[in-house]
Amino acid sequence: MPEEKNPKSTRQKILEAAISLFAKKGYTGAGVREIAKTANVNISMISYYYKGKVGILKTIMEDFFVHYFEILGIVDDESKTPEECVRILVHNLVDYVKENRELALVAYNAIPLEIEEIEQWKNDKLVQSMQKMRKLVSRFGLDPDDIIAVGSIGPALISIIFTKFIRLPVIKNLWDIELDNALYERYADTVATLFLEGITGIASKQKTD
Amino acid sequence: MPEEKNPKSTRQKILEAAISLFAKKGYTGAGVREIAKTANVNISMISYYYKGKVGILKTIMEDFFVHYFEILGIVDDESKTPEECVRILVHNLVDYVKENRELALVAYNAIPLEIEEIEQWKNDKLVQSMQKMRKLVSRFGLDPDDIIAVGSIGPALISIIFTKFIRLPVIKNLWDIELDNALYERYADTVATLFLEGITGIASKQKTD
Amino acid sequence: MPEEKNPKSTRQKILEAAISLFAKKGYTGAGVREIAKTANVNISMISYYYKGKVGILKTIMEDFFVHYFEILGIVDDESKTPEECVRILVHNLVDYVKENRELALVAYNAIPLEIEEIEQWKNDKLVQSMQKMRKLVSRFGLDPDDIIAVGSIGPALISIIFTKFIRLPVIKNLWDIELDNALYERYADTVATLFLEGITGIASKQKTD
Amino acid sequence: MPEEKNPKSTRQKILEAAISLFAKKGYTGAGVREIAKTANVNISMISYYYKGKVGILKTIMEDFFVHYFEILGIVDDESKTPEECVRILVHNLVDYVKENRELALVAYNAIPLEIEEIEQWKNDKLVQSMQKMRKLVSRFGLDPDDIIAVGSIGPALISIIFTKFIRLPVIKNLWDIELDNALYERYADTVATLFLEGITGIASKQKTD
DNA sequence: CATGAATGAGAATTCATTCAT
DNA sequence: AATGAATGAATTCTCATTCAT
Repeated sequence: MPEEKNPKSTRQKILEAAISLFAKKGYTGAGVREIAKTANVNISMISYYYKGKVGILKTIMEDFFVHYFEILGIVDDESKTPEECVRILVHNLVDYVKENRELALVAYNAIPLEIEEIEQWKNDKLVQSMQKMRKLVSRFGLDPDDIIAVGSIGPALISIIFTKFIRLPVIKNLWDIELDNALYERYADTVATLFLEGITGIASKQKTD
Repeated sequence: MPEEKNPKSTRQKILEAAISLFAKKGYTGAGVREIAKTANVNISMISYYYKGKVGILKTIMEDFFVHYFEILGIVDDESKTPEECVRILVHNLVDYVKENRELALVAYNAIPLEIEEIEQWKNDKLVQSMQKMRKLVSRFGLDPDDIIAVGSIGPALISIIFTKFIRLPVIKNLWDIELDNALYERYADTVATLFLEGITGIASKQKTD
Repeated sequence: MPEEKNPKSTRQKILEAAISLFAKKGYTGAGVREIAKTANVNISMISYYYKGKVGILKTIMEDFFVHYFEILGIVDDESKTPEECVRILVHNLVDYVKENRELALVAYNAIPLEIEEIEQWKNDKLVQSMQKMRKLVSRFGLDPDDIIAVGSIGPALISIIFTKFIRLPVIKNLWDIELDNALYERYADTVATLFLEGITGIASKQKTD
Repeated sequence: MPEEKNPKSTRQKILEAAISLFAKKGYTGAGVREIAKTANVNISMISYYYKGKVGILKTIMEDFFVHYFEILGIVDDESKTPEECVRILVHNLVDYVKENRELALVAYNAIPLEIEEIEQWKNDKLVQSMQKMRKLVSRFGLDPDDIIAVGSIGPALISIIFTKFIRLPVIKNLWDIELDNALYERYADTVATLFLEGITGIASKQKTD
């Protein structure tokens, strides 16, 4: 992990501090002064580098969506079976969120928030995301205009993965364990299985209706 | 709901305004002044009735958890098959969240937030919740000490349902439809099926390992 | 101690709570809500009985000054020697403050406060007090127009006694003892001696100048 | 006092305004808005420089206690007779309070107040002070474990001086005079004499008991 | 690039008082 | 007499941002 090449740049220190604090307290709950202090950086630097607090959030969300859509791209890979797509999708998503837990949570949790400056942009991303999901479920033979199936199953997959990481502190607290890579592997497998069996069941049921 | 006669009580007006605003902007994002104004109530009344902003959130979350655990209680009903339990659980949960969408979202979204005053209380609730989930999955023949299965599948079910409602505005925006009761019924069925097929698949896989 | 004859009157409960809280936190530092709560009384009763917060303070100060001037009256008793006057004065004052510690402190400490409603009245009382003191020291042969002597020695006597009681908590804390009547007797004697020896010394010095 | 160049610093302006207002209205009686306005300074600067209202009080009291203990240090000077010590002590204290009347009064009057944030610190200072006083009276041959003597005489000396300055406005009002340095000199002499004659009297009485 | 002071609006809470019942 | 709800101003403190250096 090339975490520290040179003395970490001010810009980067701000971003990391903000991610951590946003994750803990929510976007509105964390203040710029606190961020600056945590980052050990002068408070004005936030405006300087990010043009204000929303600028940081925007940066975080852009970063997130870039990777998110990269991972979602597998859906369009016609050379793979739908099952393969799902397994790869889940594994890559778990990998990404595992490595970028706080950033991902900040972005994911900020989604339902009403923040004027990024509202339109955010909605565009959500529409794109939903379209990918639509495509995914349709590859399982589900009717892409079935809003129940498409609007539920897609988001369900995503939410399962994210909720897991949102609840991580609670789970760790309950079982007092540290999750290693092998466990994450098994977790991704479990989720993929849950989803694949589930979607198959739904598809067969849909046909009988 | 015999909560209100007709000149709606100040206490109630505050609560409703707060739920609505918290749902839109998050707990930290909505201010007491705004709440008081929306409720058409003097700002001091918030402290008077709820001892401060957190007091409202606490009230909301208490209300939520009371109903949530009531619904989760079905898990302990040994006279029903696990499949029946899940179907009832999902239907009741969908019903509840449908009728109390904003309240449920506020409570659900506040869960990962670090809010000192209710941190301990909140953790207790989460532990209780997790234990119910453990019981549920164990009734499907899954090992209750398998943290991957228990810690993932249970929360998954819950998160699927809530995310659906969190994303409702987006979905409505995309498809431009109004969900009626029949659709909610189908939605609950779909989720239950997804989950039941999924868990069965996982259980059978666990045995082969 | 006839502390509770009938259920103590609301009026009285308010007064006692206020005295205690004013003593600890100062007049502005203690709030009416706190007073009402401590007195276990409805908050409106404060306005009802005392026409507001200042009303309580005024009552306290009036009570204090009535007793204070009663005790100071000994100064005018020509049938007693100045020494006797001082010893009686000190004893009576110590007795009074001992039995009404908090009330006396509230009145004494509230003196430099700027509270419009009672400013003039308070000043009148202080002038009266000063004049008594002037008379007292003049009976020891001191020049009553010597503002240094009169303006210093008189207040000194009073301040010695009050400061003692103001510092009581600190002293108790330091020595961890409970003061009984015998100790208060000795204390009064000590102060009287200090003062008498002191004033005699000053008088003889004044003459040599 | 090389504290200020010429465009008086914001920090300093706040402090001076606060001292003046605290002196007039008491700590709780003066508000931060009023202080900021008086200092002609933005209200946020109070938190910025002093971390809140108590921060100002703490600064004031720290300043006070530093000088106070400096002056009290004379007590430990074994090269001087106890009488000399008292005379120097009184003179220096009078000088200090004369030059820093409001600051000294604020600190002195805040001593009996219950202010959570500085309670422990304050108590430490009072214990130190009492120990100095103990040493002082013991040098006059008084038993340092005699709580009446130590706990009364020491504080008495201090209270005499401070009360004088607290009452200054009243005295000026009564006699309509301005006190010059010569008068302050005489005042210090008078207090020292009062105290020395008094303590001698007590000491000789203590022996006969 | 970085600093620290400064701004002014806004945060939540508490204030003493009043009113209808 | 007593209650509890309500008021509106005032409380302290924090907010994100800006600016001159």
